[in-house]
Amino acid sequence: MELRLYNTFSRKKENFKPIKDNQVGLYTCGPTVYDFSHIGNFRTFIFEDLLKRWLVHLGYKVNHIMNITDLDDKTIKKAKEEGVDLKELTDRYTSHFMEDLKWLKILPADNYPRATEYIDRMIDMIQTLLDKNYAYKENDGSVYFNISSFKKYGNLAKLDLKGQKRTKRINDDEYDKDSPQDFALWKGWKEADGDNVWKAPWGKGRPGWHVECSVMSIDTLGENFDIHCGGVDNIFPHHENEIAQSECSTGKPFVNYWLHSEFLMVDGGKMSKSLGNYYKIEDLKNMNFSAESIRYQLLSGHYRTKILFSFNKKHESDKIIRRLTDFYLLLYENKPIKSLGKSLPGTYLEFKKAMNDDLNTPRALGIFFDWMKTESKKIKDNLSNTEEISSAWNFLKVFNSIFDFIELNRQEVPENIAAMLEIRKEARRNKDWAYSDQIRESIFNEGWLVEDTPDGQKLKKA
RNA sequence: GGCGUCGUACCCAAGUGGCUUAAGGGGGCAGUUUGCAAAACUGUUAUUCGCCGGUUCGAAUCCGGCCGACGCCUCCA
Repeated sequence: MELRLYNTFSRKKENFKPIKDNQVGLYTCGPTVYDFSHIGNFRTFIFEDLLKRWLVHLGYKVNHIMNITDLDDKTIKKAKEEGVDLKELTDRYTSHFMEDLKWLKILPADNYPRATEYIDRMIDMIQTLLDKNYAYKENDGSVYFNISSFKKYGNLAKLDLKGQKRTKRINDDEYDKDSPQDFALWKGWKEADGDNVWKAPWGKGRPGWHVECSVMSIDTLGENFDIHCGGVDNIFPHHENEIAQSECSTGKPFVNYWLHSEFLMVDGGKMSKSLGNYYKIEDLKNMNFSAESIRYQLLSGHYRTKILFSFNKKHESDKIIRRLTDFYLLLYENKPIKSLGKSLPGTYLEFKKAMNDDLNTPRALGIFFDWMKTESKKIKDNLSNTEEISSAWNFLKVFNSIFDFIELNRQEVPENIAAMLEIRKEARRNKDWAYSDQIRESIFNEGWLVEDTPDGQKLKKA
């Protein structure tokens, strides 16, 4: 029952074997900080978070690196539009990004290298590629990678570039290159770059986007490391180019497992900034989404299938989160004996099997919910002994360490709501149902749900 | 034009040759409970897996054709 992961490179599920026993080097392509990230971007980050949490659960020590692209065409363009320094712009969106990660309960990476901090090393890599004749200079000071010099070019994306159609983008390419599909390692200075310029032996300019990730990943994880993740749109050209640069400069295989998550869709197609059909985290907060509810929506579909993000599913995810949290409280109230150790119910093995099968979250969730239903009933009917409750508690803890769906921090009840509850309690004692219902309505309008249980009133976030 | 993914109930979504006359969730309907609700619980909601044909003792699962959706082919998670 080993962990199997779908490797984009082989297009197959492969048994996962790290380079060093019990350690995993994980590189995940981070955001370009020229604007807020949208929920489509976060689908990928939540998938990567899930992968990391599962690896940790299996006992691996994970070294997780997520880069911050703070230097590229888009960041420069945006800073210029706003009339601010590049650093001011990228610092601003980096901090927004960090806040969003935290709000979504995505565990922090071990390191967030920024492109601007690695320019010397990028220059070194480009120089190496020039020395080895994998790259060439052009008159404007740019340096390009000659894709015909690397015969494995196209192996990741499974593209045969010779048979490709010349797309509009290639025809519109304004750079002077030997072959239109060669990509820039270094972009010679242009007026639009302003003072975002660095000096290299072959001329002034700035690094191309692809070389940034090659350098940062090699520098932080080594020339050959375990896992590199990103969205499917990064397969080509970004990751293809990374492989070319990295393997040609080091002479070693670059990454052992390439994992890519599919797109998040909205009606009409993929969510993207250029189409304008996207939601920022702030938009979702305004729609009253909780982080847990969003996590459920993004994880209840397998990471390699397209999922449709829709407000219509909010009810479904909200309800699941409530059921899970109720189950958590039920177990908590039944005082599991933690000292009984780490025993887990048999269902855990099925759950583990599903997760080990390329992180099959839909199946794993089905297994868990099925178990939760019967377990919950047993406890309510007092048919469960402390040992069983204890192992149920352990399983729930494991489950939550992977999915983080439970709302542990149910907010403090505001004073005015607490006061209304007291009045309602009195009204109920007097069997003044009309008044009682009226208060319930008022409390609901304040965003809280009152439930009358045998133990009295219970309050939940609506 | 090249490459690739997908099509399972009202919706989301597993299952990829027999354990399945198809998990799980949401919604609907009926019931238990409740002052009424809510929550919870019980029952019910696909003899069928886009369509057509083939292979097989046996197919949602394999093969072929067709239809449809989506993605990539140097902005993109």
